[in-house]
Amino acid sequence: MAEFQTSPGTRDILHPDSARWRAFTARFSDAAEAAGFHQIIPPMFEDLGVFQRLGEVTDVVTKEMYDFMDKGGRHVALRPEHTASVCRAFVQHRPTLPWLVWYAGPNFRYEKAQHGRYRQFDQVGVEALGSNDPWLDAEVIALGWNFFAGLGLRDVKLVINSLGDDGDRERYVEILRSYLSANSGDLSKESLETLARNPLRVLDSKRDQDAAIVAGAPSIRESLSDAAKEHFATVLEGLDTLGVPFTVNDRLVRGLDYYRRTTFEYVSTALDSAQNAIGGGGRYDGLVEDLGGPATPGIGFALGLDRTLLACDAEGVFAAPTDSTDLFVVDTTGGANATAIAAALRNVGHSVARAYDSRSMKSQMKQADKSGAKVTLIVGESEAETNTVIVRSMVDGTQRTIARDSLIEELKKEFK
RNA sequence: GUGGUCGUAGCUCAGCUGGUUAGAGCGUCAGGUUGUGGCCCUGAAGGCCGGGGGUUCAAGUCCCCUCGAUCACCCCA
Repeated sequence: MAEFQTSPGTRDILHPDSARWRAFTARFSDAAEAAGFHQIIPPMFEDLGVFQRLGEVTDVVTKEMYDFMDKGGRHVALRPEHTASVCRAFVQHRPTLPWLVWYAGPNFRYEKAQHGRYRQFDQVGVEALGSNDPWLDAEVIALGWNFFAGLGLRDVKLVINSLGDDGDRERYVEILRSYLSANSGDLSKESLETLARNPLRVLDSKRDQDAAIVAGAPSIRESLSDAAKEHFATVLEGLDTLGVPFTVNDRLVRGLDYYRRTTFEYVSTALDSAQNAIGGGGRYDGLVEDLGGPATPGIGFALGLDRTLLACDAEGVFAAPTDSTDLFVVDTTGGANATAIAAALRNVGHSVARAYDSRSMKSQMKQADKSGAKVTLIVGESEAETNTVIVRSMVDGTQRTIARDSLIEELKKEFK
């Protein structure tokens, strides 16, 4: 056992998984750019206050913040998500509206790790600031939906709800609080604690004991203002227009309490665990203001990279890309020839692997085979003397000897 | 943070009710005569049995603690 190992909730991503990650973010950036979003790369840590604006009763803020004092006495925190950083950046740079950004990177949450829930976890996502247009909501939601579909995922369900505007939400919380209080005798003791802290979250309880009470709870729909209702109706209409199937669930409240109006979640039905939410998002009208900026509406989503890949595993889609080495150079004369040939070929754009440490030809050939190279170039004593190279196809085993000077020209026939 | 389960070679796992030098498959490396891969054969390297303490004549096998993973709650991506 090695003396040092990765800290709890963190891990190394090695090849070929790392290649899969690269492919994943490449797919996402293509999709986001195609929809008019541009990348933002915010710092991984910020002043703790930036994240505290996410909500005083939010667990992400109160219990899970990865914060520390730096050497300058600043209280900073590793970002638990990107949205707050994006809003802070918006206030700092004041871009023209609407501001459409996408991101990809790690977030940190100090919580107990388990499969699909890590302390350092990667997300990709988009944020759109400066527009109230419900059609934008629909487009954003569809962007995530289509991305999942593009990976090959089929067992994904979109759940959507509206939390109304600020006042609506407050009013509903009170209605819910009095309902739950009236039934507190039947609630689990965990839910009683949640009730005191944040009544909305009781709706998320997964305990059997709470099921009946949660099912009978008043719906937030009756508390929505006319404006919020109309907005929500148009969002759903937009989803229909875009051909995105959805399920309205008026119990979907989500954990960050900055959400207003539209809120949604992508759930993988192929994942047989509690960590089955592979993405989520919503409107956060008000967050920019909380960070000291002008009143600015915003909507976005974040997709969990780790969890989405777990869902891909479960569905058997989006496998790691296969290795694509063009050429492998075998040299049994010491290595000088392999070094020169590999360098020359890489200079003209080939991907070239080779062996080191002067291994036997048999050993080098085995490596060539494993590298996935389509063609192996062999230089032995006689080739070195005559300034030639053997070009061997690793597919059918045919080979020919050619002049070293004509190597680059010859290979153009194999790779065009 | 709370509770349950698990922790043996790089990987996947065997090791019966505690008892001689801890095993297999895969992987790695080296060979299988005259310079060449994929199949096959042979051999080798690699494990203080997660770590610490205890019970016992004797522990990978039992007990305690600890670390880690995992499952549920919680939370959320």
